[in-house]
Amino acid sequence: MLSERRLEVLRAIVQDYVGTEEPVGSKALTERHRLGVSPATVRNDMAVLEDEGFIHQPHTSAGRIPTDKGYRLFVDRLAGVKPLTVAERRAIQNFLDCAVDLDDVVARTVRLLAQLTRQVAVVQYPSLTRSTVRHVELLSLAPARVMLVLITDTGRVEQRLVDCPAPVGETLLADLRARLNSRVVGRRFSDVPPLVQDLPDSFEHEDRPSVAVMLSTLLETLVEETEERIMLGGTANLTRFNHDFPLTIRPVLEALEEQVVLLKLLGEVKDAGVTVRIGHENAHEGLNSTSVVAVGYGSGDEAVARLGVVGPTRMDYPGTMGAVRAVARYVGQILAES
Amino acid sequence: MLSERRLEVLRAIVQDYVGTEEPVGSKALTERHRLGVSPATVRNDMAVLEDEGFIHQPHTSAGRIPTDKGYRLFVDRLAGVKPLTVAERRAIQNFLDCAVDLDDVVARTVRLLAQLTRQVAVVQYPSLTRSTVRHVELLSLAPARVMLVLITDTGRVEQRLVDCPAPVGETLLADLRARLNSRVVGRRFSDVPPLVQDLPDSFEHEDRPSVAVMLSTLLETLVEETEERIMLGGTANLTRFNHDFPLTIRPVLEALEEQVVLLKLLGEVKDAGVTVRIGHENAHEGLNSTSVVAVGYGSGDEAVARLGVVGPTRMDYPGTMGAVRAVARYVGQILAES
DNA sequence: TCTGGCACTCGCGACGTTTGAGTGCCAGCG
DNA sequence: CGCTGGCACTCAAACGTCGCGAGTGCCAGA
Repeated sequence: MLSERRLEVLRAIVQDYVGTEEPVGSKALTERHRLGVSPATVRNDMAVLEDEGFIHQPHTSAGRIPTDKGYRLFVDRLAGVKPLTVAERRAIQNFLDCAVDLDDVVARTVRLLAQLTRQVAVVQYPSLTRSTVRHVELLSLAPARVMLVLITDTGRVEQRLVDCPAPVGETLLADLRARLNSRVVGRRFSDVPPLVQDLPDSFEHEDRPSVAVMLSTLLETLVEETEERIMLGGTANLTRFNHDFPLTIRPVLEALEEQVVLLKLLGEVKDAGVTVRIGHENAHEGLNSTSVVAVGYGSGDEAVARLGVVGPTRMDYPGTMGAVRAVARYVGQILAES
Repeated sequence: MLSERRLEVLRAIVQDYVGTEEPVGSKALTERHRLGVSPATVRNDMAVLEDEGFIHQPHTSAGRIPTDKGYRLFVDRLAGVKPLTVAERRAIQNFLDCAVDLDDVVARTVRLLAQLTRQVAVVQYPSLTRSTVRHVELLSLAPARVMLVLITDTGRVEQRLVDCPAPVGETLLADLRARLNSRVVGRRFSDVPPLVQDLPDSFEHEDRPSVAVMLSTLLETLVEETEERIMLGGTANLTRFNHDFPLTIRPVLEALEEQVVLLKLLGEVKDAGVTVRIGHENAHEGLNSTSVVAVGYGSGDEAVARLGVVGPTRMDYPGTMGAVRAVARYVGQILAES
């Protein structure tokens, strides 16, 4: 459908536009790229590209800018993923190696991504549903009050207060703790419920209500708290573009403040490879003029969470994709180690 | 120094400017406020106020706007704290009562403050230094690997991995756990170090190195992790003012991304009452055109952390102060209950 | 001490002009 | 048939001009 050269012209337009942030004309194109043809020819090609909907001119007598569809073609067929330099890789590793706990890993990852891509970074905490249980702890705080602590293999800790219908002794707690752990440690969250269903039955009649309450709190934590957490950073980078789309900043900021929106955003990420969603491909209205570059990461071969960046559709896709992919790999390594 | 009427004029200027976001002239003032004098008189008063540095005109033949000094006078002597309506109070309570854990409380508080004041909200997690220990837990993950979990009275949980020089058995762990808790539970963090210093001595010689490592990790967590956490929200509200100071948004966003800056900001808050820092009173350059309204909150009579909002110097001080104070009170209540 | 009057200032928006980058089209050439 | 140079055309942005009007400072008089 589109000749090789026309694709080349599109690539040149995208690259120039991303670099200069200004509509690019035929003359400038031939000067900055060795296309081997004259401006007139390029103009013809541009006319075709515009008919096909890949580029668009803001007004007559102005240069062309790529449309969402144009970027899509660019990302899918014209651009690779630009690997990071050795120095950058080393910087990533050094920076992430200093992290002391999960919170720290996530916080550092966000900063890193934001700095590297100069865009807004989004990092999802390792998901609970896909995690496995490392340990369940029961602590007696008061006669009828127990704190339940859940520790995941990814280092995440959730705690809940449980008010029991009757006082629970240390022996009961120790008993329950032991049985619970022997059944659920190493299991995925989703597998836990059936494994503990019959637990109350093996206890003294008088203790069963308390045990049941504790168990249901645990299940609640597993299921309900599947609610994912997300960390955001680099929002100041949005202002780099506000001379271009100043009105657009607010909806973007608003969208980014909604955990739900962010989760949906990352939820649409494919499991393998870097996912790019461009402009209107994003369901949320406020993000119609932004692109999302995201990827899953995990301690093993399977993704336990996602991370990515949000930036204007006019972004350096190869570089951004490279940075996102590289950071995800290192984070995965770090998680696997701890 | 300043006559009663001149103060009244200043108050009127501040109120009008906050309302209209436009420089206010003498005529408009006399029309909107019943000052009982003519515009000419107001002009004279304005001239004096300007000489004293309380107001300032952007350019000749424009109205006046308050200076930082003017806002300061307004806050200190002319404005009270506007209490919230009953409906607002009820909304706060309802919203906060739904919180399930500490993270949730803080997250909800941030959203609440941001919505209520329509500004950027900042909430500090209950401080560790002022907290007391509720429980210390030691979990064996591998023969020579232990997870240390620290639970505070404010519900905050910190965990650390400890690699011991030698394998540690369950008995040892149970022993240490028991002794540790009997000594430190209920103590303030700052009081803990001397209480555990001699603990290794009471263990078998071969176990002492491991015990020492675990203890030092605990102390590290107590001291080093005094590093406070902060949650931010409502940054989209910044854009409400970008037609006024568009260039100023970026430094503000940048400043808000720096945990260190935020901590300093909240660190300067007095222990009692709502603190207001106006414009250049803020040390950080990026925040020179913003005001910070903050207050301490806590479960008892003593503040364990702070919360507040950041907004343009041109803000509704009485209303903001009222909202901040009210939210702090409710959060304190919630914390005391859990 | 306050007031009304008056001349002055100056930012702002409206309007007209110019400029130039960029386009579409066409005739000619390989 | 595809590429090229030439040419007329378009139109946003930049610039200059100008009148409006809100707002001021000052002054004489009550």
